[in-house]
Amino acid sequence: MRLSRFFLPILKENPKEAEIVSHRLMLRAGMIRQEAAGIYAWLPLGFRVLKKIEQIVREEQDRSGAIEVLMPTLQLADLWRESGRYDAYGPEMLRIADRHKRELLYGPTNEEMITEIFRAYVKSYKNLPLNLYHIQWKFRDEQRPRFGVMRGREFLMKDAYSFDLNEAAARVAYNKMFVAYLRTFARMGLKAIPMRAETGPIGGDLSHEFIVLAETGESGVFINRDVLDLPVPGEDVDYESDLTPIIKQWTSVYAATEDVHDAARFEQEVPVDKRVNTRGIEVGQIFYFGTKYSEPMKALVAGPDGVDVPIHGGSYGVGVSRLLGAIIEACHDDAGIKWPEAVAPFRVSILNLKQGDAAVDAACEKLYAELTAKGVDVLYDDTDQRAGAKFAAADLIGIPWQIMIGPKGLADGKVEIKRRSDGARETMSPADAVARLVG
RNA sequence: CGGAGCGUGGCGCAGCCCGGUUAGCGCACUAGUCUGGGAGACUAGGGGUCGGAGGUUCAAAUCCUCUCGCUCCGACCA
Repeated sequence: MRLSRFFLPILKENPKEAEIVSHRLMLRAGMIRQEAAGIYAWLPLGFRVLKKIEQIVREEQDRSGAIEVLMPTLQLADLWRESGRYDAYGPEMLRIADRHKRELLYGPTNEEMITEIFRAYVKSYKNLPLNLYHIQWKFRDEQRPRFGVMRGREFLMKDAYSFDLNEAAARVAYNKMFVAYLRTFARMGLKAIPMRAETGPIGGDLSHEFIVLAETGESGVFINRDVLDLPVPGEDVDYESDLTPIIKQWTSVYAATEDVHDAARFEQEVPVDKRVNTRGIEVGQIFYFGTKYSEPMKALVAGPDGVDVPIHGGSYGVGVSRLLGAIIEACHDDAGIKWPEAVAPFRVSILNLKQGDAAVDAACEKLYAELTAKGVDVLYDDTDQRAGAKFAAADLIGIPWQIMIGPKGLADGKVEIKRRSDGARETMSPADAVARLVG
């Protein structure tokens, strides 16, 4: 992509409404545009990152055996009356009427709808286990949206729903999601720690929140430092095997949000030098809720003995749009964003340091063509700004690799590459740069 | 939902208390010149009617009323 042909409205100054760094950087880097309180338009740079994150979430859900569907954003109120949540949910739910005065709502979550779909088709234990997920926009009319996409009213969420014959089977499903989440967040360059959590309005008796440590987070957390060094299961993890050893390893080290924090246990179990009390951003939550929805909504399957029983369910959410903010909170410096490669909007940026200089232009074009031909996502800064402005913009938008091409280096046949994450620079020939940055 | 505050060119702000020339500054934008390795300089330009409605007044960005939107602190949530 040529920057001169791209749409990247960078702001030089800090927008006054943005208090926390991720919100500020997303606005300055031209990633999002606020349209209303807690409602954002995704501009090209932000949209690219959103898609990358979404894809990682999708791949790990698929790997774990979950199956993707897509449910609508609007739901019938009557469906929610079946579960009793239409009245229970309160003003956070956006209620709408259509032209026939039929009551609708913009879905804040999808337990009811997925249960309705499930019960329409599945009648036998032989079709279990089943885990269906979708990645869809949600709306929760927060009393106080803030922090940009971290606490928006409209947000993109991956929500999965598992269906099993009994509690033991449901816990197997729960464990699969637990492991999938460990992998999902690790792939994005995050350390997300599973913490025992309250179950909230969705209900149930087993739940973990996955929390990224950050000073600006909304949740207070208490952890044993050791949890930061636990190994994340690899790509080859066998989801059909018994995953309980992994779960045990992760849940036996103390980690809890302040809501469920047990000070006595914390002090008893965790040595003083390993106690950490900090804040974090919740990026995912998993629940086992048993028959909470299947009983009132009559989602029954016949067991081996021919008797109909309500299925045991769980739900598993990942805040996809929130993750943008969480990643930036974790990966930035004074100059701007430092995208982990897995979610970066582009892998490489080429900075033409003297636009209009025939030799420099030619070298840039050649490198741009070669990298593009080899499948590397490149943003080529071919604007006629001065070098300093290009450096600043490149650092701000945080593309992992910068290739700087100017008359000085080119006189020796060299270009400079800079790694955004640590600022490391190297000078090399264009051919070596290509070899270095492919793959 | 309690408390505080803000809406003035695309962005950041001044002006408002103490109404009174053509509403000002920085950035951005347009044209040009000189430049060219960390947000370059100069010259010349364009763009706002002050969130909206109503009122007071000879006169309103400025005072009053209502209204809409947004932000921050707190209690609540992927």
